[in-house]
Amino acid sequence: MSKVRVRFAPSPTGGLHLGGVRTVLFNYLFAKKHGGDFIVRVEDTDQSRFVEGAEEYIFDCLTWCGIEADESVLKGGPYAPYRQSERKNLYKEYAEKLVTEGHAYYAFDTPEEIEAMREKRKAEGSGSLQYDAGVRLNMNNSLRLLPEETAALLAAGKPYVIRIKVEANSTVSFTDMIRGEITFDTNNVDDKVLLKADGMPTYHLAVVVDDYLMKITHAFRGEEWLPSAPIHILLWKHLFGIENMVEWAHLPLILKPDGNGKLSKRDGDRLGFPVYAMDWKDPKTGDITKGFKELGFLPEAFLNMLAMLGWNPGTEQEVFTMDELIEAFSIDRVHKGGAKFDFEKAKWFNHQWIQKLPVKSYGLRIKAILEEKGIKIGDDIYFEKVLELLKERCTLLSDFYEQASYFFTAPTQWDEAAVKPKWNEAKNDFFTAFIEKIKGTTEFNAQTIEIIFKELATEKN
RNA sequence: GCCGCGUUGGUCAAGGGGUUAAGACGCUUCCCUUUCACGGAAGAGUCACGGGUUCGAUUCCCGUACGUGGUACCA
Repeated sequence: MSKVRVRFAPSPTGGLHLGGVRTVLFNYLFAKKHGGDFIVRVEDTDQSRFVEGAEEYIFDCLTWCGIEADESVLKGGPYAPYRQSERKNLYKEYAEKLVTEGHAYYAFDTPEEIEAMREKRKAEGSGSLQYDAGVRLNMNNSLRLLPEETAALLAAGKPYVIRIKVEANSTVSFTDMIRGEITFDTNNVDDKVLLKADGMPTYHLAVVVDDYLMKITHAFRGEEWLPSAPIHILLWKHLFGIENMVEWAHLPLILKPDGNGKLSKRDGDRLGFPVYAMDWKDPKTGDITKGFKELGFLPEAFLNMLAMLGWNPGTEQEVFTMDELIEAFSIDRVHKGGAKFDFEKAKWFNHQWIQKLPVKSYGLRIKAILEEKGIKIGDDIYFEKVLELLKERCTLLSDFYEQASYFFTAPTQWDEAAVKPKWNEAKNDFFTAFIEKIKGTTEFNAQTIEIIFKELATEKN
């Protein structure tokens, strides 16, 4: 069997969604589990939806998550370029090959004509409004036109698309790694556009061509792709041979916690939790959408939480390091049904990870949070001691601010002659005693801390 | 509308023809604690419905309901 190669193929259209990160994670776990390669390919074939900075942002998110691609736009690799816009010419060749072999055709219909066709089908009471075998011979395409008519239109520069020709009254089957055998009736599959009028491929053509060319062996994607899977399978069959096709795995969706539907950015805004991995600033509106990172999540916790959404190891273990995840992961334990996202559980994972990791692994981030609020950290040893003491009561990194601020601000605020000298002269000893005294029992608010400070100062004098 | 996929507590879920149907989050109560968190203990809460198959169905089959996705020159 050839080396496992998987790919994550985002479109640079905005923030990186929870579901996207989980797709990355499952790809990555599968690849690493099998000693394979993880590739990141940028699918920027829709120029109208291109968003400045989105591609860079996606890579930043992966870096934060600690997931490194073996081949990517940034890293390069033997199958470069990894950005589809830079591979444009390639797709056209394959599309034309399909036309030559009778599996696709040129279509010159205007959007209005297609709309009219749909209206007509609707009026006729047809259950389907598709551009398919039922109507294609009435449309303005190379199947209906005489060859010389088509040639003339092409020569005249008339805009066209290339559509796949899906045979009627047939079936397409494949085995999904998660769902098993799935069969589609081709009468329900339409003649999807493969090559757009601007010469760019659609997703359908581009994935198949690139997965083949980049020697991808297993393709993970969201369940929303399941209905178009027959198109991809037909394309594999016509272009590269069904025996060379990737193995498909359609991942369950992540749904909103309340009501119904797929989790979206708006739900996060509405319900007060993040949906993106990191803060995303829309370059057009300037709006910032909060991310898990900035909210105070540890990447370990974020990934751990995502891994348990739609997958489980079959044991009672819930807290996993990346290595443990790689070890335990198996595709047949991935759920078929979608899972509602639960922010409370996500926070629980973060709490677990704050306890599990040594404070120095995330101390810098807390330092940044405190300093942003105007608290200067002078003494790193004392700082770590305080964090160690407080960590068990923190769920988000930002909670450290509320918990710790008094430890760094109080003495200067009180301006107590009895306290200040101690603070300045023997800080560490003083705080060792202090920490000993308050261990496990005290709420760290200004008042209680002040009382104990005074007690200690008095005792020592 | 049409097509696909799915359905174990409020949520994530294990399990699977005969079980007291795991565990976690959340919730309630209690303990710890001068208060809050943390921690500990206990508790409430579930196999969508209707037909089969079977000695027996939450588990298998068929329907229904519900959910969800697709139905774009978006991915």
